Amino acid sequence: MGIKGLMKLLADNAPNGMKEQKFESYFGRKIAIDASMSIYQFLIVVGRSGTEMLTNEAGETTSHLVGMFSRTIRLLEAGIKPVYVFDGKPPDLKKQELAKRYSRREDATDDLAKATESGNKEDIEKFSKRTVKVTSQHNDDCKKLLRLMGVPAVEAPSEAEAQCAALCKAEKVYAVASEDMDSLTFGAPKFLRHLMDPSSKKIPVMEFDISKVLEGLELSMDQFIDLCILCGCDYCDSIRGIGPQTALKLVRQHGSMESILENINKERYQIPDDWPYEEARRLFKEPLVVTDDEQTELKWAAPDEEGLVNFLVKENGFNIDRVTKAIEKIKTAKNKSSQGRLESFFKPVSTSAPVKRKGTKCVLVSPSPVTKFKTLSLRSRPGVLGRLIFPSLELGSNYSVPLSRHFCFGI
DNA sequence: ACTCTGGGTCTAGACGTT
DNA sequence: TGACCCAGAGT
DNA sequence: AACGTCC
Repeated sequence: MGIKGLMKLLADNAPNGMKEQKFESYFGRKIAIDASMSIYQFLIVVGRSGTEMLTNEAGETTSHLVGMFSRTIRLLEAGIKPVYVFDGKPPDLKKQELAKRYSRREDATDDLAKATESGNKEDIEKFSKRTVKVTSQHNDDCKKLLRLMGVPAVEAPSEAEAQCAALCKAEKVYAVASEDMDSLTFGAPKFLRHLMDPSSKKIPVMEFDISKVLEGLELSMDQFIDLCILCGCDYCDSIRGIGPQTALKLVRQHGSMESILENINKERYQIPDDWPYEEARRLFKEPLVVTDDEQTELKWAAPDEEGLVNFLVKENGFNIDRVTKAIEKIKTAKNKSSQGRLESFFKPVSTSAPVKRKGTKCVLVSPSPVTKFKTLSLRSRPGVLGRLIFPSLELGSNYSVPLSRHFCFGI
């Protein structure tokens, strides 16, 4: 998935379109997340050793539930309101790519069999991860878990990333969190990378702003899509000999794919036969997504405590103490953040810049750097107060700020 | 010198205890 | 799967 | 930081 070399291209050519942010600065934000991608990661890594995974009594895998449960709680505790978006039917153009993945999994399955035969532990470890596939069972399990947790899930008619971007465009969420750069190609106004990386280790959250990215590249959105197709996407081959640099140069020089195709040296650059760039372009520009309010209404409800105990403890062998504690965490987090963002809490703590607000929209052309916070103990530690404490709360049970982009942070 | 390619590598969650 | 490094080749 | 556990 993704666009080949786009990350580096943007870092080099549109650095102003991206900025480092603190995990904590997303308090009160609604964030769209590709569920299948998350599940895939969990299956690869959670509780795996060799081919062994976490399972319930029936022997069914529960790694995805463990992963999704703890991650979602972590997000809620940080005041983030996650929306998980599930994949629908992939577009036909993606069939080729999917076939490639399938055959790679087949190869890995063979390799795994060999490794098992010879008892090579490292190889078993390595190859078993490559055989991981997200099934509809996994998806259904997670949808059920989310419903019980009171966290919304959206069913994408096709690509989840496209649906995430659509939610963001419609201002139903503040941003899309993904590791997959084609979120930007789908036009997500704001895109977060490394949101889930534990702040423990290095990498900060990287926030991309598509309008600034385009500004930096000096391209229109349509041109950006053509650039991505040239770099290499899931929907069609790229042209041999054209990488990110050349792609950017060509798009800037000629302005559109049609013009590029008319003007480049066809001897040097072999255009594949039946190259469906127009359809690829359409899939990025007008992907199949749901937009009506009925299906995309996002509600964060109270957890179904009994349901969670039944599902996780009774059916899937979770430790009951862990589950009850987790439920308390959800409820606490919900109370703390139910008022939405308290902007006063997030404004820079120090000097200058009086925060402008009021007025229906305050367009933050340069989103005033949210630098310092009054407190930041989001990680609960063992003996010490494992609670979030927000001093500013005292000034305002009736100071409630509707959670949305109306107030600030518009584009 | 710059760029693309292909081959190889390594890695991928979250939490608590020590 | 991606991200990174490297060697090699083409421009 | 390294390690073991989660189910």
